[in-house]
Amino acid sequence: MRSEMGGARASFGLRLLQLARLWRQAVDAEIQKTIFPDSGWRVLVWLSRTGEKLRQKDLAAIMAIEGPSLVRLLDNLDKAGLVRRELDTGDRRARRLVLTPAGREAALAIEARLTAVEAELLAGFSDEELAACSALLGRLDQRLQARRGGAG
Amino acid sequence: MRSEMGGARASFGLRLLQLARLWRQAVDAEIQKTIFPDSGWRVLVWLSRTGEKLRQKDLAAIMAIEGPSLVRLLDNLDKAGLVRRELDTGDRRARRLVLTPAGREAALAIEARLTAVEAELLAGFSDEELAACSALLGRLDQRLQARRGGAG
DNA sequence: TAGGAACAGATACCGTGCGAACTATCCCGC
DNA sequence: GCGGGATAGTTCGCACGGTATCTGTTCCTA
Repeated sequence: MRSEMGGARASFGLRLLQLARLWRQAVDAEIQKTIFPDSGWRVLVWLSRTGEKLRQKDLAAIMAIEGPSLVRLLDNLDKAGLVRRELDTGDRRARRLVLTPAGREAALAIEARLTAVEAELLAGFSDEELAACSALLGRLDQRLQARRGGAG
Repeated sequence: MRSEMGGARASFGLRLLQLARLWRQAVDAEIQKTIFPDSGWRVLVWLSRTGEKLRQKDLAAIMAIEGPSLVRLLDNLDKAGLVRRELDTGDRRARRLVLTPAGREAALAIEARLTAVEAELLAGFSDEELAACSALLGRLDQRLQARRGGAG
C-alpha cells in the first residue's frame, strides 16, 4: 500500500468498516456490562433524543436500518417494558413509539454512560480535527443515503 | 463547554456506525453484482494485498475479525476454488493460505472495481481532508485495537 | 521423557443486519 | 362504494459478526 495521499483514498472504506466494528464492540461492552444487558439500547437513545411519538418507519429511517431490523429490537424492548407501541389514531396501520417511564430512565442512564465512553475514546483528539472529520463523514453519509434511495 | 464543537464529539460514534453500514451496502452491491456474487471478497483483497502465505490467525488479526468468523469465509472460498489451505511444514496445527489462480484473478478484478467504486464515493473530497480524516480514524483504530487486547 | 499449559484451527450456537413475502390498512380513480 | 396499487408493520430465512468449547499439536518444565 502506498503511503502518500492516495493511500488514504484507497484504504478509506476498509478502515471505515473495521473501525465501526471495533467502536461498536467497545461501546456495546461498556453499555451492556454497566447498565443494559441487552442490545437495542440504540433505539432507546434515539427515541429519547427525538422525544416524539415516532412511527416505526420514521425511526428506522433515522437509525438508517430497515423495518424488519427494528421490529425485533422493539419486540425485546417491549417485552422488557421499556417501550410501548401505541395505536395511531389517524392511521390504523401505524404504531406510535413511546418510552415507558422505565424506558426513559434507562435511556438517560445510557446516554450518560455513552457520553462518558465516547469522550474517553475520543480523548486526545482536538475539537477542530473531530469537527472536520465528522463533517466529512456527514457529507459522505448524505451521499450514501441519497445513493441508496435514488439511482445507483 | 463549546457546544458547537461538542456536537461532533457526541454524535461521532453513531455517525460512524451508520456510515460503515451504508458504505458496506454500497460497495458490496457493486462488487457482488458485477464480479463476485458472494461476500468474503474482503478475504481475497487482503490475501492479494499481503501476497504472502498467511496463517489464518494472522489474517484474522489483519482483518480485525475473530478466528471463527474467518473460518466460515474460508470454507466458502475454498469450496469456490479461490483459496487453498496448505499445510504448514513446520507446524502441523497451522494452515498457510494461498490464492489459487482463479482466486488471484478474482482478487485483481475486485480490487479494480473496489478502487473505482471508492473513488466514485469519495469524489469531491480533497486529498488533504481525506488524509487528515483517515489519519484520525487510524489513530482511533489503534486505540480501539489496543483497548480490545489489553486492559479496558 | 511424561504431563500440562498454550496455541491453531474447527464446530456449535447466538445476535443483529438484510431482503422477500405476507397481512392489514389506506388512498386514488372510476 | 369498490377494486387495485401503495404503505406500515410483521414474519421468515440468510449472511456475517461474536463467544464458548472442542480437537489436535507444540512447547515448556519437572
